[in-house]
Amino acid sequence: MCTYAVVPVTSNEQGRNSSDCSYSHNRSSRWTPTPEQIVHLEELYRSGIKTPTAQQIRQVTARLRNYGRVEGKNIFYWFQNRRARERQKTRRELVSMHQSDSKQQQQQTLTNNTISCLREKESAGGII
Amino acid sequence: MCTYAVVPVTSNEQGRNSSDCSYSHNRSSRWTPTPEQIVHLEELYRSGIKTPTAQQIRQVTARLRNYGRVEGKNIFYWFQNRRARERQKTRRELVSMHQSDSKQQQQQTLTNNTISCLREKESAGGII
DNA sequence: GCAAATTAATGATTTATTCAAG
DNA sequence: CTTGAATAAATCATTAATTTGC
Repeated sequence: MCTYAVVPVTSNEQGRNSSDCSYSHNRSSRWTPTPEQIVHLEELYRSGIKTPTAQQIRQVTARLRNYGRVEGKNIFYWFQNRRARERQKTRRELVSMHQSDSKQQQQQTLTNNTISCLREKESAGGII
Repeated sequence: MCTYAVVPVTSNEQGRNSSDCSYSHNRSSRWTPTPEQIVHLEELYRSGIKTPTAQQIRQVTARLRNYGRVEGKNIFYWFQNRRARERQKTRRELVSMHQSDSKQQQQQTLTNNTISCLREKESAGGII
């Protein structure tokens, strides 16, 4: 879709001696996780870490640095995208038809009176 | 004031063939919303209806009946539970926020501010 | 086999929400 | 009513897969 010429929009990669980026060339503008890093992250995610805390992010970052270059924000973004795309996938499965309807919403101002009134009404008449 | 007429459950529920409008088996004692109904309700919620009025409940109920069996009290309870779930989620977020105090460090559960802090820190460190 | 062209994945940003503290 | 804190949804942009013509 995004048909672009490969444009070097890179911001600050010019003068630096690209020394020891173990996995990918550090001229790339974005982090590309190594297979080991991905495996590690997936395992953490599957084992229950969905939204890591700051401390967890630091730990994971330190751990994954053994496999290649990585920073805290990469980990944060990874988990964020992981959650989002899992939800997306789950949701795509159940959305099928979508019928436009009049979403006329009036003044909201729900009052507790209304709620309690409703509940009384419901419970009064609503015993199935 | 709050004259909410309980949606008449009588006519097309009992008179009709029960397998006609069945999503899950009607023998279940409680309502199980269909995916379409959930999508519809979520959209209403997201578009601003958090605590529907009696009239809104009637409208929504009538609308959702196209997708399966549903009653007014189901809609009312759904919105009530939806709000409660949202609050629960926010509370969990607050808890996880408090378990790491070092917000002065780089990564927190990064907000936009924190991200920009990270970016500054990075470029500062990147240029030797 | 091999690159150029195209498509699919996915990292990174921006925008719109939420609840509740002030 | 306004604002703080923190996303999650939506979107943008770049990299990897793959398709295609030679």
